Amino acid sequence: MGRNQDAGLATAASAKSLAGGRGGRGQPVADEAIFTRVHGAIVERRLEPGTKLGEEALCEAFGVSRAQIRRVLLNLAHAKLVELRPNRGAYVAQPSVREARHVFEARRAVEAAVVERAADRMTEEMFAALAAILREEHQAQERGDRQAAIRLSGDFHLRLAEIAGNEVLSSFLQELVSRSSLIIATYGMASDSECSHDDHWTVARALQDGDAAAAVTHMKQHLRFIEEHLNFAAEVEPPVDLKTILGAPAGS
Amino acid sequence: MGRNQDAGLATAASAKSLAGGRGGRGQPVADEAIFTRVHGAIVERRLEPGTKLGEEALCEAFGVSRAQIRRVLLNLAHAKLVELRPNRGAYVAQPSVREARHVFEARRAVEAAVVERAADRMTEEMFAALAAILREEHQAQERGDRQAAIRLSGDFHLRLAEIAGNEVLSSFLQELVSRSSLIIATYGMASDSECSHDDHWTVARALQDGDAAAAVTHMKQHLRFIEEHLNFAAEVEPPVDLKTILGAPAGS
DNA sequence: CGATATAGGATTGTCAACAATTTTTATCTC
DNA sequence: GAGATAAAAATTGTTGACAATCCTATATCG
Repeated sequence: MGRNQDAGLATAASAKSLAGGRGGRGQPVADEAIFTRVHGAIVERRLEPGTKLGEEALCEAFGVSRAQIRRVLLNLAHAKLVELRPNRGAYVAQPSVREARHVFEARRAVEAAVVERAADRMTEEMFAALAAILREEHQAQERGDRQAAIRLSGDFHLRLAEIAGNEVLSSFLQELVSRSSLIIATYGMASDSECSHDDHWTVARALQDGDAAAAVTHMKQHLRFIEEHLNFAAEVEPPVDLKTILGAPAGS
Repeated sequence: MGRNQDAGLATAASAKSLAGGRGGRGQPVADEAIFTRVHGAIVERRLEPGTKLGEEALCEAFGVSRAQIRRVLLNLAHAKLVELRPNRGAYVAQPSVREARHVFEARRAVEAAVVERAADRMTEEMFAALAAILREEHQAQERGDRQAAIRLSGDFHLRLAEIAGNEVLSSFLQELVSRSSLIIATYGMASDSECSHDDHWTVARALQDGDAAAAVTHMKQHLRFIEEHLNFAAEVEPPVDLKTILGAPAGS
């Protein structure tokens, strides 16, 4: 298998990237646990877009049956983090430019609503929890821990949705935040979450002041800023399979 | 269980409700086709909330294997139209009051964004297509075809999302519209889509005039009107299983 | 009579072998 | 050597049997 060059993309998933600290061979784990691990690995970018997720490999990594892995892959596909190509396996999704734009536009809509409601419901304790996340995020950035920084940046947004108290919006945002991470992995941004840290504080402060309008504005600006700093020139169009296309003329 | 009274809830799914006109026994159909059929049956309220969807029954209805049915049920659960209770089967979901409120709040957020964008992109042809849907909806209501009226009312909202041109918002709205139908099935509204018909025209006209602000306002009013006319007093709380709860004390 | 325990039947969950497809490797021709 | 052809290996998709769980009906006891 595998030109072993490893130019940095689309290599096969190694068990180590997924199964976590303890070597694979553990007792059977629940679907949810496996989902969370793979989800985490993708969102924290230990698995690059395009990476093949072979069923056998995943079975060994987690020590479970193929049926279970298959279910998890179906769920990941539903979360738009994995693309299932019939008869040829599961791959970490490679969002298109179009998809990326739609995700960020949707985020502006969803997070505007979230922030508006969060402004009303914010209490001292909630703000303290938010601030704690932001401090942790800052520390992670300082010490160069990219994975933690990504996770905490996402946590900030998701916590706002939690404060807003709407589970539907929360679940939408969960999907959008995860997909955003994949988008940023695909379309660059050198120091992605770094630039956003101050924005986060701006939003948080507006919320503390109960200034919903300002919070909404800052959130929208924040999201637009990220989108505008993506490098969409680098779209890796799926190299259309000429053999398949030309092999079946329109007639038959 | 099985009080055969059939007060109108939670009866078992009959094959006829699902397999459509032709008697079940057809050639193997794709997952998507089965999904669409069950989805349609739920949204058009031929399957009441709480109805059990037995695997064997579905297999016979569609003439496919259990594995395939299981996959479809997983997808329906993901769409929040079906609830999977471990070891005891799949049931048409019974949204809680809380869930219902969240769905409508999310709709206001998503559809406000949709309408705003749709106002910019609306062309003559698009408006004509919208108007056609509304006329069909009106006719369906006139002739008392509730199922068609439900479908067309949903189509109006989904078509707006299509016009807005954002696939992410479209998929969110698709979920929300379907869930709304289930919510209305659960919490009443005598003539649900009837009252909304005029609202639809009001929104459409504002969009034709390119008046985004008015369209947003009318859409939000429309959605709030529906929510406020639901009968939340009738919540059928899941009768908590005392045996299970008390049978396992915190210790063991 | 009501409640609890038990056995039987039905339903869901899981696994391993089999079939179908794709990818790789090897071979042959120009 | 480039390209095409065909066998071999590897991977995905499906099926059917088995195990585990739950529901119902019957029997037993207070």
